[in-house]
Amino acid sequence: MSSSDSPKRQLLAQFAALARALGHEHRLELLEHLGQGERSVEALATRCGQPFANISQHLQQLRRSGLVATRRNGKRVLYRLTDDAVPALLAALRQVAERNIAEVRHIVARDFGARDGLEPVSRDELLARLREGGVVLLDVRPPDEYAAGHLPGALNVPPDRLDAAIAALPRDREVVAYCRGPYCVLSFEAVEALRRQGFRARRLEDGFPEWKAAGLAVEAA
Amino acid sequence: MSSSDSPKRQLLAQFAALARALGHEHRLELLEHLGQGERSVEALATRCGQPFANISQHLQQLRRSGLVATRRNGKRVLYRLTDDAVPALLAALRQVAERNIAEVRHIVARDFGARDGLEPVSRDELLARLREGGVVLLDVRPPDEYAAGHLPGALNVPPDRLDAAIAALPRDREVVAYCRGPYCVLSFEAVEALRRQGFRARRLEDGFPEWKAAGLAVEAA
DNA sequence: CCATCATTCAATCTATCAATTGAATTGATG
DNA sequence: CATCAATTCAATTGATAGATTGAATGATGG
Repeated sequence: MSSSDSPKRQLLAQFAALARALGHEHRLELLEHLGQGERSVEALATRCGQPFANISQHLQQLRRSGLVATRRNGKRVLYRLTDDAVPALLAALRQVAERNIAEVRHIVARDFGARDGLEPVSRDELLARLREGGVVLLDVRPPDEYAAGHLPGALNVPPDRLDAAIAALPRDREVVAYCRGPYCVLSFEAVEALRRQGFRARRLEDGFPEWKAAGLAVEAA
Repeated sequence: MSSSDSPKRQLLAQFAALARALGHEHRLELLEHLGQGERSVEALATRCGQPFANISQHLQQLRRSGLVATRRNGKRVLYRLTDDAVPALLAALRQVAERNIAEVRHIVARDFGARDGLEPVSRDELLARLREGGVVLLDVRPPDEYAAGHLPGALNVPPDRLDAAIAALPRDREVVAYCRGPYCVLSFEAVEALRRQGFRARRLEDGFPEWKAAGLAVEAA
């Protein structure tokens, strides 16, 4: 009775299929990496520490679900997100999880608990501070991700070279570090290291993909 | 190497589990119904046309995922959404699906193609028109859903009683119909029926849950 | 305190999905 | 056109999730 009509059922089935495509750790990780920009299968497989064939399958599942698309460039096939609604969907997923799953709150509090302590800088605030000058902006992602796009004027200082780079930083300016996104620990570690060395350091509250998704300027190469 | 740290993995696993909880037709349907307000297991099972035990299991899965919560009222256990971020997540899912899955676009065009033809009224426009007066507002959901909460001043006219009710409607005023949400066909059918009878009729672009989620006034019982 | 009823649990079967392996295909480059 | 590297396909295995049934739970209301 009432409203069990077929087209609605079909739509629900499609939505469910889309949700299932998000329902795997590796695929979420892939989507997070792709949020940074285009990536080859090789790059993704290496980053996830999984065999190529395995990652390839997950990527195809994502493609069948309409979440990612591909293009060929030379020998490589490059995958990208199809749409900036995809990061928004992932953000919605994160928000619901953070607010309603006790275990997630627990993990965030335990491992990202420094969050509040490290006084995250919002995008708007960072923009204002950059206009004023007096801020050193640090991109603490690996060099290839930096090369594929980064915030204007950011210095690339991967975590393993942070100690060496610290010496060269001016001590009279505040340092703002950013990395991949809200759950990437790279910028946490960088800020902690910088503070131990006596710097005034804070972290951008979210990462590069969110900056790009907000339509703000990006510098490449 | 790089950033495969354990807490991030744990979070991704949690997010994936949450996504899987959305990955079933019945559960999405349940969430949609719960978007209207609290419901007993019995009411949900009847609406979905599924055995109680089956629905109960799905509901418990949703509860374990943190998407719904329960309270007891007399003999009934009432389920509700835990958080208004949940409808937002569902909306994000819909948006990605509508924009990127060819089959979804196809279904929407075929079965909800009348959408544009029926000139949907936005919430803001409806608010303005209601203030002016001169609009008859029709809630075409089943009576129990209407009873649990409806737009202020709306008349409840379930689809099966529409033909009888049409006679009583004033012909000099425009009629706006609404139902459960963007993919509920009830209001489409109502508007078509009204137009066949010579009424000026349009539909609210989304449904009751969205109205409520927007924090607008709701009338109960 | 007991009978009743809505809901949940437990156990089973079936179907579907993920990971793995090795082979096949594709396209670029000499 | 041949070769090589990158990617994809295909087939197998093991694991996991959904539906169904019948019984158990636990709160209510007399």
